[in-house]
Amino acid sequence: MTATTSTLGFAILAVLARADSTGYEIAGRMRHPIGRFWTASYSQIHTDLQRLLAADLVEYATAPGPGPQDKKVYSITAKGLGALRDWVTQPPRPQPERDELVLKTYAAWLADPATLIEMFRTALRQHEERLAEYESAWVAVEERAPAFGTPGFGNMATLRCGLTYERHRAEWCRWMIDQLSRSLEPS
Amino acid sequence: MTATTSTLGFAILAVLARADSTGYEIAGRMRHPIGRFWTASYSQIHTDLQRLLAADLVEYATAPGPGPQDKKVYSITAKGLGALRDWVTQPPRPQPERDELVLKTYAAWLADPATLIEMFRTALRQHEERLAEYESAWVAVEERAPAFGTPGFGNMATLRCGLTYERHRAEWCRWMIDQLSRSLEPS
DNA sequence: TCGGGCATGTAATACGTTACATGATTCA
DNA sequence: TGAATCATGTAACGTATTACATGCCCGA
Repeated sequence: MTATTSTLGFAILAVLARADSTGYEIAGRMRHPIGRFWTASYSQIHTDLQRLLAADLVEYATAPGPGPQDKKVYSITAKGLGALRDWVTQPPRPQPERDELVLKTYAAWLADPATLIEMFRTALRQHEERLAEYESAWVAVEERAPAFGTPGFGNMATLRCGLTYERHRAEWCRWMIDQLSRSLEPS
Repeated sequence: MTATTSTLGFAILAVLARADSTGYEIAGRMRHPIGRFWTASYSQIHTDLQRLLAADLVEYATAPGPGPQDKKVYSITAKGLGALRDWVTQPPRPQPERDELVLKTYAAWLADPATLIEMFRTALRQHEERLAEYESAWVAVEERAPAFGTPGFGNMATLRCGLTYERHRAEWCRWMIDQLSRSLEPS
């Protein structure tokens, strides 16, 4: 009868550990910046929030809000903070990887190389854009040098992951383009 | 009324484009080597195979097999091969990213650094193991230098992606361990 | 003889997305 | 006036996981 909290539940708790928020605001943070490593729609958050409420991991205060209903400002409870802390250091269980581009690559030998080059060039451009975005954010974060124990540490650490990820992706796309180009003009 | 094939459907077609297989064999390939970038259980494959059959993208020949029922050896049809070829060069639609370790990292500032170091050390070890595995496979593949137009090209290209991915992950884990260590012993 | 691999299939449940429904405020 | 943002919530659908059910053959 141990109420198991879903991963999304912990994502919500992680948001509330930083600041009290309405469901709508949580959804906003789920799009950005959390969207890079965890996604959820408002509907899903709403449902999960009810479960967290039932398990006393969050609570809310009502406030007059726009629209017909009151708005509910959620906050994390002491119990919720404890559950979140425990979860953080628990080794992540193996997740199913799903990457459409790599799956296409697996079957790429069947297709037209010139069209494939175009596809990878598009992908490369997107990764380079994101990389540039992350790199400028990195400069800003490095100056501040956020200490462990402050939310800024979480921001820096996840940004660092995004940074090396985009570098890896861009590198791979360039390699793919190079390989495919060679297959077009043999020496 | 255009029967849309799911991504898993194309994964199945990609397997059958390489060799005729039973559903059970497809499930095996879905675990390895495809499991690194696309996962599916037998149940799911079975259901999808029926849809591909209805859409004439695959066909099967019965053969006496173990167990009470005949075994069905599936193969890709000309129509299926055409659909697969078209799909390969279509730009992948943006997928939701979900990475539990990074989500934990986002909330890591709340937890105990020493325990976190342990968690990242475990992750690092796993990535290094996989990297070593991929690197030895790479040596073998580079020698053969598979040409475009052969399935070997798909193997090499996906392996290359795995290689740079594991390097990025290992690098990030080392950075995390370093950062967390600093927070333990301040100068 | 007992477990594991080969091989098929169904059913229940959980998870996630999309569409729907309501309605105030703000800004162009 | 009309779209965008803030804010709640429900319902339908589709996808994915887990458990179940059957049964042969092979090797320890």
